[in-house]
Amino acid sequence: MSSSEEHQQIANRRAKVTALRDAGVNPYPNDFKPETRLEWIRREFGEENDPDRLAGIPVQTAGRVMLLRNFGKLTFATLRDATDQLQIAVQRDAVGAEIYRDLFRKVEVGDILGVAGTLFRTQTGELTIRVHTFRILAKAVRPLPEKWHGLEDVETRYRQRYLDLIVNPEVRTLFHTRSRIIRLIREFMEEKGFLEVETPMMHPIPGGATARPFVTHHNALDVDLFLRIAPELYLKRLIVGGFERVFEINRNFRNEGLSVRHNPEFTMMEFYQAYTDYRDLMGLTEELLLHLVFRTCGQPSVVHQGRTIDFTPPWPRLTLDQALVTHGGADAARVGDPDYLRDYLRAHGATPEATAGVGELLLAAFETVVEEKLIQPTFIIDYPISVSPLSRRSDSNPEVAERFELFIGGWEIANAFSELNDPEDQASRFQAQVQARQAGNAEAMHFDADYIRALEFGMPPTAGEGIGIDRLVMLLTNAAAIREVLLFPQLRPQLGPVA
RNA sequence: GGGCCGUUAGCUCAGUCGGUAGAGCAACAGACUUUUAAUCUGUGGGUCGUUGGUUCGAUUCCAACACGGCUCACCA
Repeated sequence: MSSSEEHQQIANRRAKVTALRDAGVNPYPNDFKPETRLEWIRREFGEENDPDRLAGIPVQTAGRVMLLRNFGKLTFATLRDATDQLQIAVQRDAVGAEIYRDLFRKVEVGDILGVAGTLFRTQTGELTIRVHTFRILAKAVRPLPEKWHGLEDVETRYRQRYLDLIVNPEVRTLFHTRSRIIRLIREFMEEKGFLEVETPMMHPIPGGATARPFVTHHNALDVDLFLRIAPELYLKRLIVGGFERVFEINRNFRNEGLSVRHNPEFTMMEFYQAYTDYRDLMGLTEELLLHLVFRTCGQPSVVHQGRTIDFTPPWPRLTLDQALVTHGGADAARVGDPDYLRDYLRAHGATPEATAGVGELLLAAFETVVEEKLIQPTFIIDYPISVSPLSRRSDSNPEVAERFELFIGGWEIANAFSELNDPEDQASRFQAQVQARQAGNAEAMHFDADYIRALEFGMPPTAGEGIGIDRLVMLLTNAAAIREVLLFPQLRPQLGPVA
């Protein structure tokens, strides 16, 4: 882009950069070292009122200029770093008339500035750095969005997240909270004796979930690889290997639609614990989420989108059938009848799949009618085997899996089950998936022969769970869209030159 | 992918029942040594998302397209 085409404000700022260079001043030096952060200055001296003591405190710090208030021979500015913001005062007579006129006039809102000076309080009592010397550390050649309203345009906020972070403090806070939630989960899991592991993101056979994968290609091996849709089968290989308690917090990739609750890459925690079953995991899940809510909100409940959600355990545990009857008004005597379920689905505006069996119909009815009504934390248990190809059969009912899903705020937050460790049963379940795949179900699983071989060496009885971290963060930060809790949510790439 | 809505100055937004546009902040010139959304005076800045159509004339009406938002479908 030539300078004649650039916008006036950018051209003005570029001219200042050129002027600095012509005067022998590097607009992008890297030899200035801040010695304190702004938070420390405020913490140490925020209550200090003795002017002589403050004047004796030398500080050297740096940050971005967020506001400038110029009074001719005196300029106030608001400086912000990662920790806090603080006012600085630059007086002509303190820095020297020439410096003030030739150099400080080049400082604009958005620039990164290093300052050294002492502290004082203004007439209104605000703690302020009296600048003795300053360095421009990085000239900004683009103007920041407006200081009152910040940046509102959601597309720009997501595409240029750096701008969103500079001007919208609540966005910075949200991502601090997200980081804290994930840290708390790690600490919790480690205290429970779980080992954090990393398993492949590129899978020769996509597995561990029913979803369409992304495909990529490895040139040297000349093989197609799939971005993982779930780490499940690898984590269970580690249980076979003897780790007994493992967890992984990482990305999954699913080649499906985007929505307020779906991003093609999203963060899951999966964990597997030997010698437990799905009932044990319900207790663990209650304990973990209550802990997170307490530590982030200071109480056992959160307000999400105007609704109060109470995490105090125990949470209701309903079978899929019961949920459909209690929350969906279905006829208790007929929820096992496929014809009834088809009618029920049609009555609620859904089109039942022609090939769907009882299990699929039951699940579809639940997802269509009940799911969005489960605002308070609720465990739904006893899923049909046909929709649970990796779950252990219930000993009392071989058509039902030892499985639960956790719903909060109308969203699925977690999915867990007692793991199927019978290699023969697992092989026949894979076969059923392969047949569904051949019948046209693009989301059905592949046959993973190495996974069967691993089970043939013996996997201890184990239960495993996946928790959707992004949705959990949404609940705890009152976010309405998953894009708000992802630093760089997926958008359609912009065509053409960058403006 | 379908439906609905949106796109005007760097930012936040008005507006034109069709006669090529305004405000605040930001910018530029100037005044000002205690402001904190500083204030005051003056000035400049727009292919009104893109491309077509209708029209004497389109930023405005119509269509297609692009991007975004909500929503439905699919999924977690």
